[in-house]
Amino acid sequence: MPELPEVEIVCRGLEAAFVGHRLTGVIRRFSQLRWPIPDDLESAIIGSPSPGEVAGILRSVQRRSKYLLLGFDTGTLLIHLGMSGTLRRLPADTTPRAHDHVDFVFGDQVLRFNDPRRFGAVLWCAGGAGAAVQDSHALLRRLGVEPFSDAFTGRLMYEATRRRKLAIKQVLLSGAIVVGVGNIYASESLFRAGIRPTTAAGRISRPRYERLVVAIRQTLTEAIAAGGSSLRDFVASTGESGYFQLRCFVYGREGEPCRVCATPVRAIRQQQRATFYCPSCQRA
DNA sequence: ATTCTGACCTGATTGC
DNA sequence: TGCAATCAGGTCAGAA
Repeated sequence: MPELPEVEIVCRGLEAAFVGHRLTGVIRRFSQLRWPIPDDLESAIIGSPSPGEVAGILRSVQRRSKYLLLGFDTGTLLIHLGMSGTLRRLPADTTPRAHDHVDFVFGDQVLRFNDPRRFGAVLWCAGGAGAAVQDSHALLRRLGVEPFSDAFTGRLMYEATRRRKLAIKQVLLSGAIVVGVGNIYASESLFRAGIRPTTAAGRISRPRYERLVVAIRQTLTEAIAAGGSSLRDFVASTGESGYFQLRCFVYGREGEPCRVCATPVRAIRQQQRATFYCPSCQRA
């Protein structure tokens, strides 16, 4: 399952493979994901073209947080991969396998959504293209800033967390201030910034937030460069396995020596999620 | 308003 | 070997 770097890689893959291509059909095999996949998605996307008009061209692919936004003339297809979702590009006659819930057919190619755990989502947002969706859709409206945007600054983190008692790790995961920092990269970023994950967000100084912002951007950038993935079953939209494990400083390394100071890495749980840190490098 | 808990699911791994 | 418990990269809805 994908964190932001994986979704970013998928986004780029989709753009390269499908933008400018014409969607010719939608095959929905199973609709019970986090929310039901809408009925008649196919006619919603293709619309009712006048004779001779070419309809269903994919115009754009964007990412907002971990949502993929596929722009058509008629509206925006919103895809979230949840914990276990994958998108693959396959020849249209490829026999579907378990958990292949929906196909987006583009002529002789198909974009196939597979999601065993079904935490993912496929939704349709009619009308307003591009930016309008981001302001109007309930799922996107209240998201924090993008980590690579100019709006993501130490000052923002500092001001948004005054009087907050929640642990910084949980603030990062919540996505209310900045999006796209998932469970692995939250631990990794906090390590790089030398901040203990349990520290109350409101007690962290502005200079330390400046460091954290740099650390988050570095961590995500490196993960994207590494091919984006840390997950076992991630498959890029081109079809080849995107499996690539970014070398983690702390995540998944309980008891192993810190790569900086050799102190054993510690594992704890915060709101039922695993957190890893170095008790020596991250003292507060 | 903020924080916490439960819920949604399958599949891989761990432990008895 | 078999079976149950635990855990997994997300995030929403509703309760405290």
